[in-house]
Amino acid sequence: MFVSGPPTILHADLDAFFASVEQRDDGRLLGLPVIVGGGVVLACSYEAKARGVRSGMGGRKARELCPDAIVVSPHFEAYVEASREVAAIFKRTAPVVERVSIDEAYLDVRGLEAICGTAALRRTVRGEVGLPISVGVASTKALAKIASGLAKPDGLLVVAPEEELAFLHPLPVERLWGVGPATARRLHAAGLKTVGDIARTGEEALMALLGPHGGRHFHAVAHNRVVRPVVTGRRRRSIGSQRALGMPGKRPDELDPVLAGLADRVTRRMRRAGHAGRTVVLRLRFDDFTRATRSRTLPRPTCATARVLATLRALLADARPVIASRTLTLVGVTVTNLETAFGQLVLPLHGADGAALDAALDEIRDRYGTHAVTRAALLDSRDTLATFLAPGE
DNA sequence: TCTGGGGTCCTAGGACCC
DNA sequence: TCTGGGGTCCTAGGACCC
Repeated sequence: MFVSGPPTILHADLDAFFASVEQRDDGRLLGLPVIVGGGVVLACSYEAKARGVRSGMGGRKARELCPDAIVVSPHFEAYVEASREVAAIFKRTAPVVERVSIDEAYLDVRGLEAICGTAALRRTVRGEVGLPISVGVASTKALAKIASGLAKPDGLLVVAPEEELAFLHPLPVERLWGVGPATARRLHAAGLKTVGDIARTGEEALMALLGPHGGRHFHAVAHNRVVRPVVTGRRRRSIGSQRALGMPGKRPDELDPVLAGLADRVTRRMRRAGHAGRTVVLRLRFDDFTRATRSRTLPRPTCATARVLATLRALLADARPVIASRTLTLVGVTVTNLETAFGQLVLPLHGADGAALDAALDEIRDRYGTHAVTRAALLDSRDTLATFLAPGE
């Protein structure tokens, strides 16, 4: 029989993050309904939430619900900076910190006095960064995340080990991370409304309902048996960029500048981060919100703009039949199968000279699209080369 | 809920290899 | 010549999250 451990995992989540930063930076917004973003609500203050505004909602709908809302455009640099400051506080608080997005993180608080450590954490974030943050503490990540959600806004919820199942089981299935509209529909169709309902269902039946992986996973979650550790520094697996096309939808032959812009943006970011990738994915979305993707895996990783662009053009040609009768509304590119450029690049150069060096130089230019690298720089040292290609952060 | 931009993970079929 | 079972990679699509 499984026995829960002590509450050692803390989930910290900044409240209405973008909107809170805007309110902090412009005192006139305090206490008012604030919407960040124009066409779509990126974030909204609790005053706007009270009126039914939600993030992801269309801007028109949001203004209908809340005509007196103040709409501000996002200031991403400010969000990134605030996120960094908060992360620094996390690192002072706990040895192991897992940042899951710009506004949330898990902390392994084993060995800390969970409750007073947590109170201090929230006070520090408020005092030093000027932002409200909610915290949940439990023995597992899944439960800590639910707890922080229920603690919002600006709250704290610690779930004692002996209360975990009693806390978890009455919740609607939608509270579980990974249960979205489609999974909720399937569960409801089978008469499962609460997490307790899932827990009382056999694993076999759940696997039949949600597939082998989903069934096993949610069965374990419902018994609070998923004990994934807090891990620091996960490496990124893909990097992408997309652009909504203005109405009316563009014809395929008008897309080339868009592809070029995407290839440029994404490869620039890859080079700055020291990444190269082997698989290029072209993403398309149509006016009826259906989607299509085309992908190509290259023999070698690249972050060269020209190579990615050429691949995108070929993929677009592949997709012509799919596009033919429909109206495109969005084009995107994702590069996956990432590797870090750094190690791959430097290794083959070791001890190279003459023809081997020229070959390496060609390879680098081809793979990484860098024209800043010279023969002299290559000869110079590993470190010099690193300055051209090392991760920006 | 009529929709932006950035991601992660899973599934399933086909190709290919042993 | 017919055939099994297993593994890996690639492609396309789907679901979900912030």
